[in-house]
Amino acid sequence: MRASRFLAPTLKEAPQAAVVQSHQLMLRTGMIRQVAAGIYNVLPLGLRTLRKVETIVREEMNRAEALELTMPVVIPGQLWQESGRWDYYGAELLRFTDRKQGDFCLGPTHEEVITSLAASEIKSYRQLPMNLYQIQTKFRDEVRPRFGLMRGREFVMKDAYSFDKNADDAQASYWRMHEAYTRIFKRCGLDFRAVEADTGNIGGSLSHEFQVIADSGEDAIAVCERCGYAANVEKAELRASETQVCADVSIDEHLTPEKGSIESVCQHLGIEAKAMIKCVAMMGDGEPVLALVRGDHDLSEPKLRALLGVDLLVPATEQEIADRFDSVPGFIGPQGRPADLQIVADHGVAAMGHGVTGANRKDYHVSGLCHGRDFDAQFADVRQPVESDGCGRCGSGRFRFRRGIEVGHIFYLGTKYSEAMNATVLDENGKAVPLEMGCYGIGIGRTAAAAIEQSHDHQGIVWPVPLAPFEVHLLRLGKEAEVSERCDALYESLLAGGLEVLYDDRNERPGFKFKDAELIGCPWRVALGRRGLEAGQVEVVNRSTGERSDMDFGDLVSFLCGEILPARNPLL
RNA sequence: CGGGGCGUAGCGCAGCCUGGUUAGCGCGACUGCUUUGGGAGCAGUAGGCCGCAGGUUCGAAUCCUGCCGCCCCGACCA
Repeated sequence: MRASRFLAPTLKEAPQAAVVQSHQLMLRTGMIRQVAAGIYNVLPLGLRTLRKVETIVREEMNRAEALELTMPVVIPGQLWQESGRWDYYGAELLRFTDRKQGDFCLGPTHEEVITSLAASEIKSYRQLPMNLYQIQTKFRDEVRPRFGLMRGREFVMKDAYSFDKNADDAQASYWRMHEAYTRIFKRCGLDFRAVEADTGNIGGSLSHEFQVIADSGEDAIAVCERCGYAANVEKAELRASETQVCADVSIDEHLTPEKGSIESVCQHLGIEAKAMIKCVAMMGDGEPVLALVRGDHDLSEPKLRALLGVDLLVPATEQEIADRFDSVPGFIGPQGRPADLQIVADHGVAAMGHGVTGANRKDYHVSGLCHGRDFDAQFADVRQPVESDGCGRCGSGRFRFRRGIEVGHIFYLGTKYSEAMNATVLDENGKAVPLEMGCYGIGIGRTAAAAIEQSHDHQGIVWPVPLAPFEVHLLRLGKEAEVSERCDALYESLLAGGLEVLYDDRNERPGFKFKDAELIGCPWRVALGRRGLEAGQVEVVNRSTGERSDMDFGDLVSFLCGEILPARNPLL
């Protein structure tokens, strides 16, 4: 591509709206331009990289024998009402009506559509296993879009759905996708981890996130330094600490006026947060649950939700705390609660001999409260880990925290959707059984953004070959006829060698072109001006290593082909 | 949704507090000449409903009210 005919409007300065490097660099290189919050134009340079990601994804999905199709962006509300998610999904689902006042939404994910399709087209176990996928635009009316393509409202996603006749086969399909994802992100040249994850409100029981390691990542992941167990912090299993028997202390009531927070109570009573029992009032599918964690710990709502087996877990309102918990916000305690109130306590509470907690009346706390003696609870792992907590998987290692960007997420769903939408097949005995499903997503734009987060320097992007919008950036320095002719010839020969070349034939000064080249970050830069022409050599620079060399014109194509072609797919 | 910040030329900003000529600056764009191995120089040109609407005032970018948009922190999130 000749730069003089290309559209890559580079910016010397980054727009202030962009705070993370990938967003800034995508704007500065002219890959994207914002249209509205979380909605972007993808310009030619950006599209080339997105297409590279898509191609890798497509090749690996096809390799895993998944079948590509496309589903609509606009989905009838009726499908979502069938699955029950029309009422559950919340404001993220952008709804509207057509001219006949029919309900529609923009697809944020496609379980409903694919399940409906499967229900009508997959009839027999003989057709299974089957995996269907699409690469297509999604829309989620995110509460807070940010960071450019990292977290847009409109974004391109690869979503795949597997169908099997039983749970064993479905899990085999799941692990096959796990392998495909591993190959995909390796081919993208990313430093990533597959971590165990919460399944959230999509349902199911087995799930991994593919997290690209980056300090700017929005997710926290815990990695055991001994056994390698890696999980999203909201899910990371903790080693249970030793249970302490009740200390021989009496219960005392303390006046704590207006001290409704852990911090203020500690200050008032002169104790440490870890001497307190934090009581969190939650409503799980409409039923009250009191969750207890040590004062300096935080409740993990996903862990609690999984433990309770509920779909919707939300903090109780003040009214609910009064009616269902018979207590007062800020002064809740587990002692003497209504008999039908479920109480779940973290193992960390079991490890306390006694603790300070709310007195269930305004402005009072109690001290010396012991589990077993003063209240009963179901003990479980329901808190968020903190750095250097004990790993619950190997029992001996400690957790280290890393930041990650979630570029892929895979779920084993079971029959949640197939049962809701009556998607069944006939098994070997002629009996109708619900399809066992899995779903598997990859954020295409987010993957490109993650690659930039992970590979850039103060001058610009440093693209790995597989994702680079162009592999070679050829710079013509000067516009003398001889230089132009030689550069044109080099350009043609690089193209003939099968390489993807951005040829900067613009009438700009050398410094300008160098800066643009470093910003855009193609893996190889080739520069030729009068100086090189007279020496009969071109300058070749590796963007990643900074290594530069001068080589004879005749050696250029074979050298670059030797470097680039094998790098296109590191798994071959 | 809660808290905060910002909307002035394509981008980055000043001016606003303390109302008053023709609203500036840097970068960018366009034209010409010079320059050509690290974001050039000179000369010239174009480009603004100062986010929108209402109000106060003789007079509003500036003060007041409402709305819209964007960004940040938090909550939220297959």
